[in-house]
Amino acid sequence: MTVWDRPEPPTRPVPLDRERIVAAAIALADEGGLEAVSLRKVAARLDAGPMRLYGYISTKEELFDLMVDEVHAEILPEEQLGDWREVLRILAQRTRQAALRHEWLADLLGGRPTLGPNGLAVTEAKLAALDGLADLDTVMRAVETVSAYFTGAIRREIANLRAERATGLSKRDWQRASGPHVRRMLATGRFPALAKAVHDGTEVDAEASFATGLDWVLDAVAAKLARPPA
Amino acid sequence: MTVWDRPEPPTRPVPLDRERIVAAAIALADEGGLEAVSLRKVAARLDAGPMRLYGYISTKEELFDLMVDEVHAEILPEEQLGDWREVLRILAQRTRQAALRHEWLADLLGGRPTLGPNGLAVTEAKLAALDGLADLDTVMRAVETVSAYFTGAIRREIANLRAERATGLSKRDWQRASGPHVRRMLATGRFPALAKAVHDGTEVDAEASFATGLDWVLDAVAAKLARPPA
DNA sequence: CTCATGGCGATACACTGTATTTAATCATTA
DNA sequence: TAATGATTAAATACAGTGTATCGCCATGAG
Repeated sequence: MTVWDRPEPPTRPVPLDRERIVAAAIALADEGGLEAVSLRKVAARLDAGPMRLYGYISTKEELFDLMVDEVHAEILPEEQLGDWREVLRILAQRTRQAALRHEWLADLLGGRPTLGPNGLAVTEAKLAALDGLADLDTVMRAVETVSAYFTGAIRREIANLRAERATGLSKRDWQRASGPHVRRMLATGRFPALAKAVHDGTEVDAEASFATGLDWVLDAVAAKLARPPA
Repeated sequence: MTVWDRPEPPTRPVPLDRERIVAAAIALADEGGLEAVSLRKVAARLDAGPMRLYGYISTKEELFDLMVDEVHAEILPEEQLGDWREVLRILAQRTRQAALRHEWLADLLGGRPTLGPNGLAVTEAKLAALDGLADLDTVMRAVETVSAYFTGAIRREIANLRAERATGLSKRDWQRASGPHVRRMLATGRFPALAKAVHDGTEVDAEASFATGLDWVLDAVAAKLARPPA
């Protein structure tokens, strides 16, 4: 028995913490989507048995919550922002950018209340930006309306992106309804307005379209802030 | 061997079709949420083996698509609607009502393009309502902005509803942050605006809040329709 | 050195979506 | 009518999942 034959000393278990677990889960999700995140795989990436994770999280859902909160740390900008409109716009756009980096975020966005420290910090930033500009009800409605918009818009954008990717169609072809199923549907003549839209539609830039819709919603909010409800 | 001992003649397999399968899946989801929908359980409800379903659907995701499209049939109203604003408002509200009847819809909404016949019919109705009121780009932006809003708003409403249900807290208590975790967070003093909002906030009616935000967004759309972009 | 304790890995269970293989039934032809 | 071929359902199988439970082993205290 030479040194080389001697078995390695039993590797002391690497100390774990939520941060490392969440980081591993996010890495997995970035690579293979949410469905690629299994407790076994997360644990394996940390050289641990699956059951070890239960010392730090109590369920897989909880892990998802932690992942979402972690991404909210990326969303919150470091530097101070300007007026309420800039705050809401930047936060919306940073959320979108985060979802483009972590597509799985689109699957989770809006799926449950974000009560982690970073999620709360983002909410705090929004509320603080509007503080005093109107009565609390109006402020809440403003924040929630803008959030609802960008949640929905981001989800749709990612959904379309995946559909294009899956069918291998370019965005232009997709909008032209080259998919056989959609083409057949349009050919029935039951959807004239849609058919016209598909036929005449020009290529749309997802980012610009997101920004435009966001501006509209912000315009609406601005109008209500100026004239709070009776 | 008497008559009673004689085994029942082998029950002819009940003919299946997508409709029955989708109906069974929806029933399961209505009772126990999306996670209660398994191909085995759907099949069992139809007195069939799991593999039989694969003659009618090719994957579970596809079943989900069919379920969403089926609900869109409920969303589309029978009677003719009025002007564009009423069309968009009613469709948004009917989507919300459908999600309250079928909470699992919130999990799927916006998750992938809705290309089934009923989903397309709903889109057609929206586009038709705005047809000719502005250039195609503006019309598309209008439809997508309103859809993004109500998708996000519905998801949040259902998410909050589930959170209340899970914690057993009334909406009021929830908003008062009776949850020990949130209470602790607010006590840190790092979220003053949020703390104030939670403290001063009055009970909100989800339906009214949805309607208000929707009206704001529709106001924004109206402004853009009046003045199409240069 | 001995013993207790607590964390960790291994094992186990019920279940999932789906591929494949086998059995049964039906239609068709001789 | 008998036999054969084609279609359809069922059974089995597989790899994987979240999570409960159990038993071991290393570390700390006495």
